[in-house]
Amino acid sequence: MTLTEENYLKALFHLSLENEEVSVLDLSKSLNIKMPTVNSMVKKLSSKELISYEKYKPLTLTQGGKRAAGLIIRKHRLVEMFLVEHLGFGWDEVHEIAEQIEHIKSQRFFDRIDQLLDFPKVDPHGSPIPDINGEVAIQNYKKLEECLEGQQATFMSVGSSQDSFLKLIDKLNLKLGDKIKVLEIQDFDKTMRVLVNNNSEQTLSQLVATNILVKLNV
Amino acid sequence: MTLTEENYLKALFHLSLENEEVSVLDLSKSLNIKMPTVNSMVKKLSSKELISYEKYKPLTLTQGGKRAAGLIIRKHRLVEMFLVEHLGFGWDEVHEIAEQIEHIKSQRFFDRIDQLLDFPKVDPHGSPIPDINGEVAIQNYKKLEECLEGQQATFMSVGSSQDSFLKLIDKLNLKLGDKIKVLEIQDFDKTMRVLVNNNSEQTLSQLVATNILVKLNV
DNA sequence: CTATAATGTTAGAATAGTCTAACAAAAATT
DNA sequence: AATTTTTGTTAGACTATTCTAACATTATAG
Repeated sequence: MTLTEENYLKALFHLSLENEEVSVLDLSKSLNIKMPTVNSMVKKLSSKELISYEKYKPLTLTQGGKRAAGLIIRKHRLVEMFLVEHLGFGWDEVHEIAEQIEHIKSQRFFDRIDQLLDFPKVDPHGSPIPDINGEVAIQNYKKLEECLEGQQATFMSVGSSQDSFLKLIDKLNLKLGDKIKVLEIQDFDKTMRVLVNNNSEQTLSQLVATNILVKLNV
Repeated sequence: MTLTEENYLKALFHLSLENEEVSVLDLSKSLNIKMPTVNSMVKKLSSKELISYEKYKPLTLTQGGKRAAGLIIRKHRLVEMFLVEHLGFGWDEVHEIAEQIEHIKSQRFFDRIDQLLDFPKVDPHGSPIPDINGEVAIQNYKKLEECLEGQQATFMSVGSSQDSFLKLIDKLNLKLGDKIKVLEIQDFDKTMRVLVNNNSEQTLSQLVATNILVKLNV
């Protein structure tokens, strides 16, 4: 499989998680590649039985396509974890590099870093690392946005890996695993005042709160 | 610069070190790419002023081409060192992986592994790692083959990175840095009997002795 | 010093991945 | 329901890298 094909599968995989149906246009936007190009590539991947394609119908991955995509994402996330844990990169710097290293052809390479990391289950952003068969564990975290005043939750994952968002989270001194207690929600703009680790108080915009994924503490 | 262009420059660089003059045919063989293809690629690289090209004349790298090639080789050797030192790969396994990772676009990535390795000067095969300007230190090691009976030398580098050669060296229990004393040279086939680290005795064929690069001990 | 062999070059075609322009179908709007 | 907008498709062209076939030059060997 070529690097290009891998990128199409990965993009379709991600879009399928986010949306009910994925169109050629969605894929086109996500890859930043014009629709006719995507159209022909989709046909090609369909002929390889990685994508199910019917004219004018939404796109779906076949069983094999899902597995292939899962395995690429597995590599991507293992590499991200490795870059953070062993090379000292910040979680906002690793995406681009992992995007390139994920295509390396060497099973042993990825096995070694998996082992060195002691078989991690999540990447630096809290996203699940697919298993050796490309299967992704489903995480049903809540958006902090949906929490009510007085509730306490644990910061488990981020909903965006945009550089600017991650840098902001860093600046707010928030880290995965932190305890977040909702002190107050502004009625007007849904801005949240929260207490982090029973310690520092922060104010979060609704957009930020939407991208902070948490597990409610009982 | 594309991955393909990088590979042409790297190959020409290596060939230029081995031979006085490098022909299109040499490059073609080394890259396993047919002559007409090499011919046109050479013209392209010439137009980018990375290779000096004149019809029917030997190929040479320009100053810029040398630098570019040196920097790629730097990345390759840093990665090889990293794979051996931090990921526990054998020196016979790292070439192929490094061949891929060397093309990653991220200065920071290579800077980090350089730093983590404490700025190594040689790779796992004893080959020099070019500096940050792509300059390679010249190593004038002697072939063990050229040593005389009774002389003692230190194993500094290998003349071949072929898998089968490296595996053989492993099997003979030889490692870079070992002291090798020439006990006897067979007149007939130049086979050498040597003493390693004043300890184990080994017999080396001439071909093996040619690919063991040493520094004579005074 | 010619004939042959080796090496180098040109021309033209193939594939992968991309694009634009034009047309077609489906969805949304009035 | 008709019209417009959005989305999808087809056709054809372009670039990068590769190839084969044919031809040209240089080197080698009588």
